[in-house]
Amino acid sequence: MPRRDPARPDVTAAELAVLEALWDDQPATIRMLTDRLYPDGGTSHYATVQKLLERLEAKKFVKRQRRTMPHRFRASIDRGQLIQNRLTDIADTLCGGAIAPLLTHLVGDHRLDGAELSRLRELVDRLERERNEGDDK
Amino acid sequence: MPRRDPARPDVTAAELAVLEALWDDQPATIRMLTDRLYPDGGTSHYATVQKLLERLEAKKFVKRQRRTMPHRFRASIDRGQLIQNRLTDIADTLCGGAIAPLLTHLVGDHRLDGAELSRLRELVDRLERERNEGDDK
DNA sequence: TGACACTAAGACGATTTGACTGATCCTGTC
DNA sequence: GACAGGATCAGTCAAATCGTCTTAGTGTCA
Repeated sequence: MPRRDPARPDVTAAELAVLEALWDDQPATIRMLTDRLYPDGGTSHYATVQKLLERLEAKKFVKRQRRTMPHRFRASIDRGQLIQNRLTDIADTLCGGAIAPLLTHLVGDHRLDGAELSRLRELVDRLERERNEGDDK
Repeated sequence: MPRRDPARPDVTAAELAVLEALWDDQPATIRMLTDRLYPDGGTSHYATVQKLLERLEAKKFVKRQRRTMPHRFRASIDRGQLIQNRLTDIADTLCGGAIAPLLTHLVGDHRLDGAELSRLRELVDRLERERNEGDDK
C-alpha cells in the first residue's frame, strides 16, 4: 500500500491564503501579497509567499505574467473548482466515485435552514425542467 | 502561518483500507486483517497493520478489545461519519462553514442522472415535510 | 522447556510544508 | 556606466507525516 499521489492536486492552508488574496485583488505582485498576508513581514516572509506562488504555479493554480517587472500573478482556479476537486476526491476515495451519497449526507445534515432548503428545491426543480426539455429534443 | 492541526482527524489511504476491512468483517484480529490486506505478507506487514490500528485507535476510529487474546478490533466510525467529516472540513476551509455552497456545486456541476435527481427530490420533499411538521408543534 | 504467535516500542526513509538564506538579476537615477 | 534597492531564483532547513520494518518482550500451549 504505497502512498498514492493525488489525482487532483490540492492546496495547503498557506497556499489557500495566497489564493484567497489573489481572488480578492488580481493581478498582484509578490510584494502586494506579502504586505497583505504578513502585514509587518520582512524579507523572509516575502520569500515564503514567493515559494508558495511557485508551488501554486507548478500545480497550475496560478499564472505568472513574466513580461512585466515585477511579475504579476493571477489565480487560474476559482473557489468553486477547488470545492469541486475536493468533493470529487471524497467521492472517489469513499464512495467509489459516486456523488449521490455525498448529497444524501449533506442534505440529511442538520444545519440546513429553511431558506437553504427551498433554494435547493428550486435548484432541483430547475434541473428537472432542463432535463425534461433536453429529452424533448 | 504555522501549519494548522486539523480540527477533525482524518484517515490516510492505508488506514482507510484497514477500516474498510473492519467494516466488512468485525471484530477482527490483526492476523485476520493482515491476511486480507496483504495476502502473502510476512511479519513486517503484520507490524504495518498493527501500527495502522494503533494510529486509528489514537484517533478513536477503532476500539480495541484487550480482554481477549489476541486482541479484537472494531471500527467505531462508519463510512458515513467519515464522509461527514470530510464534507464539514471542506465547508469550514472553503465556505466559511456553510454547507449550502457544497450542495450547489454537487447538484449543479455534476452529471446527476434522472434517478439520482428524483431521489434527491424525494429527500428534499421529506425534509420540507418534516420541517413543516416541526413548525406546527 | 521449547516453539510459536502476539504485543509493544521504536526507528527508518521518503515526502510534505512553511519558513528562511544567499546570490544573482533587473531597473531607474544620477 | 556605476550604483542602490528591489525582485527573482535556487537552494536549505526543521518539523511533521506516513507507510514500512526491526527488535525485544510477553503470553500460551503442547
